[in-house]
Amino acid sequence: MNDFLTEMEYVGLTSRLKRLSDSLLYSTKELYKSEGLDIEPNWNLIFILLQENETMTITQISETLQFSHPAVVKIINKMKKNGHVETRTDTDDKRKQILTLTEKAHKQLPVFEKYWTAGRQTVMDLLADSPNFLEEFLKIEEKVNQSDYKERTLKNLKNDELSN
Amino acid sequence: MNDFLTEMEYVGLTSRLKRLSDSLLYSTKELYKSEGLDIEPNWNLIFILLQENETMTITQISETLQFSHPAVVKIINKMKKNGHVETRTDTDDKRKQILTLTEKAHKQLPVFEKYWTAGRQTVMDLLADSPNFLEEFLKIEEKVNQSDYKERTLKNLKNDELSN
DNA sequence: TTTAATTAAGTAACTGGTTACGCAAATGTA
DNA sequence: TACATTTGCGTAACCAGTTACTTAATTAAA
Repeated sequence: MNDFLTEMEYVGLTSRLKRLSDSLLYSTKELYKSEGLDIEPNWNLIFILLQENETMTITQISETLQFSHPAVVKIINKMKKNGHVETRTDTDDKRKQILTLTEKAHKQLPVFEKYWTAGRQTVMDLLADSPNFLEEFLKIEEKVNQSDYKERTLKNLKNDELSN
Repeated sequence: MNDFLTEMEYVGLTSRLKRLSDSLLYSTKELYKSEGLDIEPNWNLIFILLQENETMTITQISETLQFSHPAVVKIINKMKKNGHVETRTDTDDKRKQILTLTEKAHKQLPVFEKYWTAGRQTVMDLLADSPNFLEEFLKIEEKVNQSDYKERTLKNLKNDELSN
């Protein structure tokens, strides 16, 4: 392959993460488009959540997915426009938007699920020769959650200065 | 931690890749901003390439990094505006833009390098408990390069249909 | 030698995220 | 009970990528 970013080892990793993440994202969009499916990447997560929980709010979803709430607002707006989600204002707390799947969504679910199952299989195939990947990826996430890139790097900088 | 995407295993992985990639990206931007450095994430890669190669074109860089060429155009335009890169048109082939680091860039490099070294150390720390990560991540990249998400998923779909 | 095909790079429009900000509703407190 | 604080969510502006298209220059082919 002879990939420059790979040769850079630790220095190239963050760009490679983005490169792979983007590649999967765009490939997924293309798949749905080419198959004429009226859905987007990530919507499967919302579908799953709203099946499991019947009703949820924007904030609940954003906390569950650990996305920012504006990100969830955008996804939900698109899903509303496509008629897969409907909202009503909570009568007890009028700030809250209660989200539910529509009739149409439930009707189309079996078709979508065929694609999501095949996609899940794809990820399994991609990980087949990387038996430790999920476990080790989780460790990285946990470390970043505990202290992020900026914090760690500033600390490293300070240590470097002290040792000079 | 109890993260929904983690619980979803294979289904949540692509979103987790994006989440981590974004987290690193924004944290890096914040670091540079808070330290008053006039650089952005990824510029280190351009600096390294232009130090190694003296001169390069947009296309050469985009092929080396495996980014789209408009992405490189954008990065280079910013670096030009900041006075770190200058361009001249190739006299032999007037379509080509020859890129070089400026005087200013060379002068500031030692400062930047302090931060990049610390950042590299951060990635090493993050990977410390994940000894197989780089190797297994590479395998995934290679597989995706060989056949992308869409292709693989379509194939899985067809197999699923056959077995019914 | 003219013409067709390819290549380099710039631009436009879009994507799925982010942070920052504002407003209205609910909650806590003096 | 009045007022300050917090919460939910919507919007705006931005960010680093992408694809699709255009134009100009070069190269290949008739």
